[in-house]
Amino acid sequence: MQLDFKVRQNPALYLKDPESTEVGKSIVTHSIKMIYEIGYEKFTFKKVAQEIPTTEATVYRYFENKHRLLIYLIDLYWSFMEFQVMFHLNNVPTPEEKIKKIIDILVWEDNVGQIFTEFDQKSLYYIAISESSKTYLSKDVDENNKEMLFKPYKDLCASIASVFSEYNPDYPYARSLASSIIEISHFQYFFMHHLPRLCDFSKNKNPKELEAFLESVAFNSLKP
Amino acid sequence: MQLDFKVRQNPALYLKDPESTEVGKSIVTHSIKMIYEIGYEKFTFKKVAQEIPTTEATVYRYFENKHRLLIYLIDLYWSFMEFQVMFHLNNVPTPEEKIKKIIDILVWEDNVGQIFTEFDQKSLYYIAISESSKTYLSKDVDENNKEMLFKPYKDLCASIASVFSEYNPDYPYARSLASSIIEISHFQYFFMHHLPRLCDFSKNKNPKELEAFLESVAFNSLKP
DNA sequence: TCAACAATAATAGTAATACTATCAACAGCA
DNA sequence: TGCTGTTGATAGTATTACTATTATTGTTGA
Repeated sequence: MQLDFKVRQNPALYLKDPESTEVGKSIVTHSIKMIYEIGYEKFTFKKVAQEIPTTEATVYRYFENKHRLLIYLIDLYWSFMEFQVMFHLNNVPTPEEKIKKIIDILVWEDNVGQIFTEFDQKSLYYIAISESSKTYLSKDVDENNKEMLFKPYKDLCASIASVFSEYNPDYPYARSLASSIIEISHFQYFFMHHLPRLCDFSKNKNPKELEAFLESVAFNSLKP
Repeated sequence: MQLDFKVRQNPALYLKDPESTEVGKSIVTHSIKMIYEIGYEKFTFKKVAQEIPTTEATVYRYFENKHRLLIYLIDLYWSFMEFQVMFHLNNVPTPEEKIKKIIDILVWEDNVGQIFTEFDQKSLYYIAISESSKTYLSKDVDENNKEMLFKPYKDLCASIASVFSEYNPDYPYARSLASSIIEISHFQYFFMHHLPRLCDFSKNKNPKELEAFLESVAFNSLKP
């Protein structure tokens, strides 16, 4: 049996639904590939268009600008993450095991995923690490937030926070701890590979060590 | 008595030392003011030049590009933070009190600082929150890192980590915890004001609550 | 079957951005 | 006085981020 992942994205993210046509889907998959390769700053609509190939104007018909496209991709990531959390927490009996599983999902390893997606999951994971904070670290945050563009992130955060509260109902910072664990997982992974002196995992570059750190932060904070 | 803060910045950050001339100093202070107001994305050399007023080419004589200028400003921030940590930890007897003091410094409140700077400290703090991660979240990280452009951040991180190790010499993640505390302090402050559902402090927007969260994460993690 | 119409893509622009290259002024020194 | 070197001003260029217009295709009803 094959599990397919598909999300209904916020229509405010696009001008024309990229899922509705082949070109649209191409724009999404090629953008992921290209931002992964050259980074968000050097990524342009003209370059993806040439890669597909189609025209710049066609890309503009689907997405208002490259920032919206980035939010579209990152929302795809958050939704995919929440899907995975939902899927893997099924039948997990204790909140302790759930938390361990969540952390395992948050930190990428070359594990064979059972879930099929049209996009490359590893590329999207790396994009999320390097570019996700750029979606909200802009002067348009409040405006974007009103349009609910960050809902998938909030939903994932709420899901994780609810497991924290299940583990310890009296813990007062469940949501802050959830967003912190998510963000730490990203930038510690980045530090591990690029700025080793800012972390303690650069000797072995083993994601398992990062997971151990995240578990220690989570469980020590939550301990009643 | 007045305490003046001045740093010797990494010469790789500039083409001509902005501290050496009045125009140079103007570029720095006006850039801080302007990035605070309109954000890094909308900030251009032409705009600062008009504000000062001088010419675009003059700004380019001091800084290679706006990314280097941003690193210059953020390094100023990290150095200033470390200076404050050094200064305020003087004569603090226990590592526990030191950690509390560090967290107090990391989270901004409208406290009157005793240290004089040419730049506006509050603006620089807000820039650090929104823009600091953009200095390293780029495809040039490794190259920039080789040039030691992130040394001030690493130094601050090391200083904080050493206090953690003083508190508990057996704790294996001192540096990761230090960088995590720094980053958490930034984005939780940001969430508090812009994405309230991602944290637990938005009701009162009281920095003291954020400090309490940071203390709980730090001390629970470090507990022997 | 085919004209009318709408939807989509392709072409050709424009304004702003991120730089570069050249030129002019003047300051210090022999 | 004239040489030199540094600073700042002027004027450019390539790229980016978008817009407006034109061409093409596909669909529908007489």
